[in-house]
Amino acid sequence: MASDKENPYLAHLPPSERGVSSGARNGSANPAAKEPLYGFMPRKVNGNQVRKALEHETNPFTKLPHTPQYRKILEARKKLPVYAQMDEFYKMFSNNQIIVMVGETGSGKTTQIPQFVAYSDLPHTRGKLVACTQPRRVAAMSVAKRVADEMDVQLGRQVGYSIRFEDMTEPGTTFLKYMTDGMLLREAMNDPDLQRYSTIILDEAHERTLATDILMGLLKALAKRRPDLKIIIMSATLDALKFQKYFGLTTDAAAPLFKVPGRTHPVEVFYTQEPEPDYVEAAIRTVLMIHRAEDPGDILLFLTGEEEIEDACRKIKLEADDLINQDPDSVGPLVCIPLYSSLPPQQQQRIFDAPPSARTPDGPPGRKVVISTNIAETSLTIDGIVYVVDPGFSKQKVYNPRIRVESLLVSPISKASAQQRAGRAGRTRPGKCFRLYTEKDFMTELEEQTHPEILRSNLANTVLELVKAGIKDLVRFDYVDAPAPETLMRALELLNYLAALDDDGNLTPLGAIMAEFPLDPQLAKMLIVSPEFRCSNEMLTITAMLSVPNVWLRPNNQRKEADAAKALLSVPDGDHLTLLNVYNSYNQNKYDKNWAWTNYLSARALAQADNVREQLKRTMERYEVELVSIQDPKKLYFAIRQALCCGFFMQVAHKEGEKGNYLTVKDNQVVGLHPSCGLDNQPEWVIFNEFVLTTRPYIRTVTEVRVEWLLEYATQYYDLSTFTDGETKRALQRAANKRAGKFDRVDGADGGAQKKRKK
DNA sequence: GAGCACTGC
Repeated sequence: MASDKENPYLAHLPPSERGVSSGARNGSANPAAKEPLYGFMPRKVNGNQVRKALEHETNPFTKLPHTPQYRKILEARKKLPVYAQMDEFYKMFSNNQIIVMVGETGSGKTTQIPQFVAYSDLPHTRGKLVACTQPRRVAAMSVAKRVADEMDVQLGRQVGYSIRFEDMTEPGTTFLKYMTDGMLLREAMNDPDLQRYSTIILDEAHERTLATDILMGLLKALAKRRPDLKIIIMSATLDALKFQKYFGLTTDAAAPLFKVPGRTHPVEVFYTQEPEPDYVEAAIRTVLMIHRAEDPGDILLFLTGEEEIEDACRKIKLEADDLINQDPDSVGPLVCIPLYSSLPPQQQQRIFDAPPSARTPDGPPGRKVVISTNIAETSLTIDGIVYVVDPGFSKQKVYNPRIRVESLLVSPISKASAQQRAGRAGRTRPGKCFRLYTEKDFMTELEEQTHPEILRSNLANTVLELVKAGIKDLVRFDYVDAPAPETLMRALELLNYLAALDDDGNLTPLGAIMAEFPLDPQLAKMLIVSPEFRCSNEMLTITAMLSVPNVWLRPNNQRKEADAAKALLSVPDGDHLTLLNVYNSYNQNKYDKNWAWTNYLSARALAQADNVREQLKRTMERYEVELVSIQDPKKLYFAIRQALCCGFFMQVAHKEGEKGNYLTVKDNQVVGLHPSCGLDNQPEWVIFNEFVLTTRPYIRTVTEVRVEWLLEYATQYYDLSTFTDGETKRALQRAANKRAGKFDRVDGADGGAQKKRKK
C-alpha cells in the first residue's frame, strides 16, 4: 500500500507517520499531545494506547475537549469487569477474525466491547461502521444513548442506532451503530457482503432469535469472502462452546473464547420435595409464605399469560388481606402488580413503584409482588427484587409444518431459562429463588436450552429473505440448528404457489419486490397485485391493520358495550372489510382524542397501524406499485375480496353441513368461525387470516369469497387432481364445470355462487 | 361464545 488513498487507515495519522516529514507542522515536538490516536495502527492497537487515549484531554472523534461528565463516567467504566481485561481483548481481537465472548449480567460487555472495537478498527477514518445488534428495539436505543454519553458525543452523530421506523444515524459521521438484529438482516438481504461494516457484533446470541440465527449463518459464510470483516458473538455462558465450534474455521479448531465475569449477587435456590399438581395454587401459597416469613424485599412471580396473572393477582390480594386482618402486628401490606406486554405502557410502569409503606410507624414493612409473563425474564428489569417464584412454565410458540399452524402452548421452561429467572433475584442484593418443582425434575426433565426460534416457526418469510440474500440451497445452508426439512419444504411450497419463486427455486421479479416489504409473503403478494384490482389504497390499509396487534378492546366489565360498539363498525361481508372500515373511521375522527376509547378500540394499535401504513406506502412508491381506488363502494368491496384471494388462496375453508363447521382446503382440518367473527351468515367459501388453536380450532379474521375467484386467481393451487375426494372437491368440481360452460349433472346445483343470505 | 408468551422487519 503506497499511498494514503490506497490505505485510508493512515488518513488520521499525523504527516510524519504517513511518511511525510515533519512533526514541526503540528507545531509541537510531540504530536501525541494533540492527536489522541497518534501512533494507532488499525487492528494492532493495544490496551495501553487506548487507556492513554481515554485519558487524553481531547476527544479523538470530535476534536473537542472532554467534558467533566465524560471523566466522571470514565471512572465508573474503569470499575466494570470487562475494563480490566482490555489488554487480553485487544490481543485476541488483533489475532482473530471471529471471537466468541461470554459476559454475564453486569460485565459491561454491551457498552464497552463495541467501543473497544471502535478504537481498534478506527472505522471513522475509512468510512466504515462497527455494528452491534440487539434482539429488542428498546435495548438498541437505550444502549446507544448510554454509549454516546460515555464517548462524549451527541446521540445520532458518531454513535447512533437504527431500528424500524427510526434511523438515528448520520451517514458519513456515525461509525458505531446499535441496531436490531432484524434490521441488519434486512440490510444483508440487499447487500450480502455487508460492505459498510468493518466489525459486526451479535449481542445476546444465546437468545437465539430467528434473525440472530440467520445472521450467524450468513456471517459465517461471509467471513470467508471478506477476510477484513471481524465478527464477535456475545452470549451467556451455557451456549459459548456451541458457538465456538460453529464458528471454528476448520472442523477441529474452535473460535477463541473471551470470558468476562459478571457482577451479581448470589441467589439461594429452593426446590419443592414433591411435584406440585397445580402450579398456580402452589405459586400463590409460596408468595404468601414469603410474605409471612421472609425478610423485607419484593417478589417476582412468573406465570404464563394474562388471564392466569390477573386471576392470581385477585387471589393473592384477598388472601393477603385476610392475613393482615388475622395478624395485623406481624404482617405488612402487600400490593400485587400484573405485568404482560399487552398492558398499556402506563400500567407497565407500575412495576417501578415503591412497595407500600408500613401501616403504622413501627409496624411490619410493606411488600410488592410483581406477577409477570416471560417479559420480565429478558425484556424488563425490575430493581429491588429479592425473591423469585418460578413454577417452571411459560407459553411457547410451536409450529406444526404438517398443518402449517403456529400455536402457543404452555410448556416447561429450560434450565437456561430457570437460571435466568433465578438471576432476577440477585440484581441488587443476595436473593432467594423458589422453584415449584423438584430438584430431580430440574436435573432430569428440563431441557438445557429453550429450542431456538428457528425450530419453532413458520419460515416462509425467512426463506424469502435468504433467497433474496443469494442463498440458493436452503436445505444445505449452514444453520447453527437446522430447521426440520418439512418446515423448509412448506415455506418453499408457499413461495412457489405465490409465484415468488419459480419451479427451480429461483427468485422471480415478483418475489424480489415481495421481499422488500416487511410482511408475510401472503400479505406482500396481495398488496403488490392489488393495483390490478384498483383497490391498492384499501389493501394497503388492510395489510397494515393485519400487521399490528388486535385493535379491539374488551374490558372484563364492559363486554356487552364493547361488542355493541364493534357491531356498529362491522361490515357483513367480512372482517377484512371491517378492519378497513375501522381504520377509515379512525382517520376521519382523528381530531377527536377520545374516539378510539369511546368505540372500544386500542388507540395504540391504531396509531401503530398508521405508522406501518406509511412505511409500506413508501415501499410501494419506491417499487412503483400504484396507489389507486375504485369510487363505487360495491365494486370496491368486490375488488378487495378478489385481491385477498391472490394472497390467501391457501387459507380457505369450505362450509360442511349446517352446524357451522368448516373444512380447511387441502389440509381438511375441521374448524369453526371464531366468535369474534363479524360475518352475518355462514358463507360457503371463506378466506381466513389466522388459524388459532384454543378451546377448539378456530379461524379468525374471516371474509366471504367466491369459489370462481379461487379458480381464477390460484389456478395452480386449485388443480382438482391435487384434492382428496370429499364435499370440498365436489363443490370445486361443480364450479369448475360451470366455468367451463358444462352442465353439472350430479345435482344441478351451481356451486353456491348464487346463495342467498339468511337474513 | 373467545383471549394476547415474547420479539422483530
